[in-house]
Amino acid sequence: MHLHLVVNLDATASIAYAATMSERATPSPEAIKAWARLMRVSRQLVERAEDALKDGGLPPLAWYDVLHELAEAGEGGLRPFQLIERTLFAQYNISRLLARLEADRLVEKLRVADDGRGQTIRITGKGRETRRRMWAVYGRSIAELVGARLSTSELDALSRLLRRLRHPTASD
Amino acid sequence: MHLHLVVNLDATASIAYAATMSERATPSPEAIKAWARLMRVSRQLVERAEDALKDGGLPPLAWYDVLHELAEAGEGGLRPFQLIERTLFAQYNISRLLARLEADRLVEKLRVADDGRGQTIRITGKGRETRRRMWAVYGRSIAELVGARLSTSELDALSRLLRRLRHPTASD
DNA sequence: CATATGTAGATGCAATTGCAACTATATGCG
DNA sequence: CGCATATAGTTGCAATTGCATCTACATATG
Repeated sequence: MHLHLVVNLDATASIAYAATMSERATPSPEAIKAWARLMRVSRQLVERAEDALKDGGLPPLAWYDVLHELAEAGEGGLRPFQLIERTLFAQYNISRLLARLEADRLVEKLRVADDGRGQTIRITGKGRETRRRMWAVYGRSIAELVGARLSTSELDALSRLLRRLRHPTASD
Repeated sequence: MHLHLVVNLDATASIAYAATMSERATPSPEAIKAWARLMRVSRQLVERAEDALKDGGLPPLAWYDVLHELAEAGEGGLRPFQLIERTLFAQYNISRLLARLEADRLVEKLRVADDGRGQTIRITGKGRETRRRMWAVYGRSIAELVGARLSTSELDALSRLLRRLRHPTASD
């Protein structure tokens, strides 16, 4: 992954910070720093994980996300719109990603009885196998990049803080 | 922004976690959760910020990052490779982004005397103005999305945790 | 039933990204 | 100097993304 939208501190912002948060448009220096770190770190980590998969001759992270959801869903499969809710991919992105996954026989599309517009996506055996191989690499990346750098309680603290930044979606 | 590589918990990972971190490839449940949150939240936030810029008829975040670095650099400008170090963009991405910025007269390319291969990029007046207008929107996004959701000390705590996940680069 | 509106998903096209190769200048070294 | 290698930056081409639109089916309402 080589798209990096990295942000940096705005020099002027730290000069005069006085008013309370709710009344101002300019963020506090602390907010800017946290934002900048979040942007930079998340991109570095994604890139590292993507590189690891690439080095292993495996598909990109996006494929893992979809295969993971479908594996969890089991034989019943999921509707594309449910994948959109869970993964936050854009609609057209899911549409095309599923087409690629189907072309690789990692998923199959099934007509759904009670809604003529829809389809159900089900992971195949090959898809499960691919997901397993991806997890071997991806999981190692997570262990190295995050698990090895913070203690369990620090990881919990980080999760709690990030949770507060989350925006509600249909799935979580 | 509509590319979302969202990760989710691996169901099997939480079943039997016993060995110590250093010996295993499978990450702890806490590491997986922190990773998943980081991926999900960072993408949501980027998307929100990008949407805000789009709604304001402004260029994407990537432009801000480059304009910001160039504005900080002042009249001396920066070499493209310095921008790469600071922003973490891929080399070919910077090359083309600068071409677009130059086409919009937001930056100018200057031949550099002591290295015939290189060039120096300098922000123009129009570039500074565009950066200012972008910051009005972008800064508000940061204030709303991050500044308004965590206290100053929580923001500091978040920054410190994220710092530990950072990977060394030429610039930081 | 007929029309209007909403939802599920696909797709044409332009822009961007990623990869790999390429040009051009610089530097190290015999 | 002359060649090998490294660095700075660009570019052709394929793949992916984003936008806008489009088709098809579903649901609501008179």
